[in-house]
Amino acid sequence: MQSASEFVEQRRPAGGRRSGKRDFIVQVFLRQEGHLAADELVDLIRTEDARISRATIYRTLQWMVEAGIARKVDFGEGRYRFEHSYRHPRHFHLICKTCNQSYEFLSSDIEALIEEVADARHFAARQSVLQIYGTCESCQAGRQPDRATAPTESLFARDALRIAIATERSGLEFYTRAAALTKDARGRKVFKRLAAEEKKHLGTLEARYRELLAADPELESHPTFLFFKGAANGLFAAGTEALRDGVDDRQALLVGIKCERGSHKFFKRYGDRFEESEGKRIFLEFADEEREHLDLLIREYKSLVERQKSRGGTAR
Amino acid sequence: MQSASEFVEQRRPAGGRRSGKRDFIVQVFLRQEGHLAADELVDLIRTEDARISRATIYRTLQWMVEAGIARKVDFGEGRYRFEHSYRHPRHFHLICKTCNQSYEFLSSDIEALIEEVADARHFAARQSVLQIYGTCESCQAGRQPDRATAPTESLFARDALRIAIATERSGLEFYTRAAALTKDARGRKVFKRLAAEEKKHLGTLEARYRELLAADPELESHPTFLFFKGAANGLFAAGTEALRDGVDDRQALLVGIKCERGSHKFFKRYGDRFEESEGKRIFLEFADEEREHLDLLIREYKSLVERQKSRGGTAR
DNA sequence: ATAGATGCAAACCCTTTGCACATTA
DNA sequence: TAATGTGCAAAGGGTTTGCATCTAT
Repeated sequence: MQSASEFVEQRRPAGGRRSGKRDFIVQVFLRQEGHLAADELVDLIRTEDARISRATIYRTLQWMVEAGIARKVDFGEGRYRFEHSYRHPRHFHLICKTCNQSYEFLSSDIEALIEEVADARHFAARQSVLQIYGTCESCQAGRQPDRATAPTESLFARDALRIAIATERSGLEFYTRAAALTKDARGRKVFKRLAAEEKKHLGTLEARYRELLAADPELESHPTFLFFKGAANGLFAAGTEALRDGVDDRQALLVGIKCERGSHKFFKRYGDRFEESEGKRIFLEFADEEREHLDLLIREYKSLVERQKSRGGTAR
Repeated sequence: MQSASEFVEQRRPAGGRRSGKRDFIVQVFLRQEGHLAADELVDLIRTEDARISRATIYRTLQWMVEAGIARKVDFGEGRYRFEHSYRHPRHFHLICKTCNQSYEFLSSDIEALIEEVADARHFAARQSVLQIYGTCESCQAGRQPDRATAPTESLFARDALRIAIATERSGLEFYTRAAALTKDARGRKVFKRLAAEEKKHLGTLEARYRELLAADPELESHPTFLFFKGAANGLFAAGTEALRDGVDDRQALLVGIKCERGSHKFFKRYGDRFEESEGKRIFLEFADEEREHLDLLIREYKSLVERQKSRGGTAR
């Protein structure tokens, strides 16, 4: 697991020279969780000890942004805020206009739609900003604002695991039913095999989830950070519904393909976004497994279509 | 159809008093299409004729924002821009970092997801900002940037009609097939009736679309402004697929219900967002028609479930 | 020795404000 | 005439910059 200073060293641009003050500013900045305004960082530095000029702090913030250590964000307050990117992937914001607190989230579904829109317009998207302004739960209730919880790596992993588990569960149900209802021997075998694999994955995932909770029992109480309806709530479920009155093998394979493709994409996307870490490995590992299923299903689909064709004409 | 000055009069706050300079600024501002920075408006006013102080222009911009005539937008440039809301509903932005042009779009799908996230966090959302930064098509090709086309009311209507037509087409296909395959006499009748209605709507919609194009032949060449996958690409299509191997009446009704609900919501949402206009009426009219279908389907579904129950136990 | 980092204060940009004056209901 | 709107110039905030001074390589 990468440390904060490794993270910085990795991004330190060539040709610059080291400076104690800059290092100190960076270090203080990386210790913070929220979205700091430049001024707040100045104050922090002042309380920590050092006499560092405002200009240097501004210059260092700029330096961090260029190096990819920090991101400049704009909540429409008339000044910029900065958040570091150490174990902290890009995300969207819910911004409470009452307490000025900001809450972070990610939605794979929204990101996918953003991609679609950009593609439709032939626009090369590099970065998206989504901010939802309104009133947070605590402020609506008149309570003290919750202390903002930055999405730590384990929170990120928690949500990914939840999604993975939901996906596997609904995949398992789908393949099990499909296997039971398929008449074709070969198709049945494929579905059985997939059901078995989903079951195995599910076990692994659940074990990891328990581990994660054991390491931090507070973890369950945080609100959802990572949203993904994709395979679990969507296609597998719809597919399973469709199975109630008998199944067409071709259809069932198609449903499987769609779902596996969706979840592969999901895990790949977030795996890639992670900093080097245990979590990243979990994501990519599952992305690979989904890809194997996907390939299997596609092979099987092609073979089925072939066989139907050779059996002559309108096998559908 | 409401004129620009009616639009302003409607929103003029009580208790204020009229002023020629303010009226002039507002008028110039409303003639613009893009996103003006305060400074650009100052220049515009200067070239138009008048000697109006910078302060007054700032004050008038603020006045317009408070009155709901203008919206303040922030593209992270370190200054605000302003766009008027006359026949110009809220929207999202694609912002080209190369030519600094911004392109507008709306996605009902994204808005729905934003709502879901906010609900999940018990966050009372009032306003959402979505900005996609990157490089626009022209800049990628090294061409001159396209002149930005503000989504006029007719562009908005064009896309709404396209979506409506796609929805009706896929609804028509679905209900036609469903009617052909349904064994139950009563169910068949319902599906036939719905198919007939969809066909009728489809005719109306297509006529309106032709009218719109006749009024402005350029209209077809503009890129999509309003995105909605909803019913057309999603549920009806999936439903129709599912029908290939025979149909369960209950299922078919459910698919219909989902789709009609989705498109009702879509038309309602954008109908409400429109300024008072012909377009608004089209939207709301169709929202109502979808709602009638929805009600019909729900009644039918309930009756079917009743009948199945009384026929005893596991009718599924 | 020299490119790069820092400090200080001034400059900058965009926006808001205080106050005297002009206007409108 | 009393409440609003306008102009001017100054102040405000957040941020950047010029320039002399340090300091790492």
